[in-house]
Amino acid sequence: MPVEQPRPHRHVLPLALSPLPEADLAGYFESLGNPTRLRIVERLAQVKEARVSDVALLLGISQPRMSWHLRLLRRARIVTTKREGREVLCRLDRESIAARLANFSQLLGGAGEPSQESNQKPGVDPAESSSKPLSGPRRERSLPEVIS
Amino acid sequence: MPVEQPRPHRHVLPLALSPLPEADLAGYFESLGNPTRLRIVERLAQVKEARVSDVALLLGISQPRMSWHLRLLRRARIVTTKREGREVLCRLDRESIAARLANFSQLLGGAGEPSQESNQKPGVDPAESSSKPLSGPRRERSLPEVIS
DNA sequence: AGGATGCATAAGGTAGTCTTTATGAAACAA
DNA sequence: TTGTTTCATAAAGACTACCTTATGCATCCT
Repeated sequence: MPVEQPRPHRHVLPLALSPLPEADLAGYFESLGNPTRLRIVERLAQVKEARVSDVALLLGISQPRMSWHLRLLRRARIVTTKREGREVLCRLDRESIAARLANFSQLLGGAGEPSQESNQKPGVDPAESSSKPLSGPRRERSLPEVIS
Repeated sequence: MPVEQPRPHRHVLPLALSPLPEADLAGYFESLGNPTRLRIVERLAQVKEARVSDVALLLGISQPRMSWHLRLLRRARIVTTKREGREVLCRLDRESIAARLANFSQLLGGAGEPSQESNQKPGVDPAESSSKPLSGPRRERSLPEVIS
């Protein structure tokens, strides 16, 4: 019987920012899974670089709120920031974004359409996998080329 | 001063399942932004089709918990389910997934890296890069081809 | 120096996610 | 029919994401 794990409610780190490990795809998607943050990303995709307060003003959000979301986006390596005097400029980390999407692509590339290969019987597969429960080694799939 | 909107806490629909509009990229990413759900997706990517209880057993999660996450994945059009007698088989909706990722790719394709090469095929008229700061005219970008 | 600007952080509250236990409902088997 | 299997749903609780207001802390300007 499965042990179900103690009680790892969601995941730790409420807002303590450790750079978010490379393999944390869920954390990456979680960061993108918020309308406000997605609008920030959308804006940064248009202008390449922008001041924090400019984005906040444009999107009509308060400054602490902007700072909050920017913090999460930074932790997920979706945006990078750079101080410029008393201002802070932020831009998309397109390289990291592409890398994560490539990871996701690799995850999806399991056995989507196995042609006509009759796989295991419906009687479940006890130790079928030799598997890589997560963060699989390497499968060399086609990269997405999502960014221009 | 910006009005900041009343108080739309997060977004409506706690778990009432309406198929989640096509344009809701944030909802899509939010569905992927959970370790348990991502493991379900990973598993379904490997086997193409699987019984609900089999996936739950394999991942070591309780049956109601599996049902909960499956509900969200279904709402986000990430998996589809099909009754087979008293069992329920689920599989990835790879088409929908690709479509969402294409949307995201398009969102990213704003004006990030002007790309020094500027390879314009002869016969194509430029006059295209008039930097539209907001809600730009969605230019067609290359689709990701993330799934095999 | 004093003040203004730009951003980060603290404190507090509300509402939502995610979990387990318990129950309901439908398809099979006897 | 009764019982078993398979999944969905309800109820309740723990915990956190997210927002606003208020404050702190540099950095510029005069």
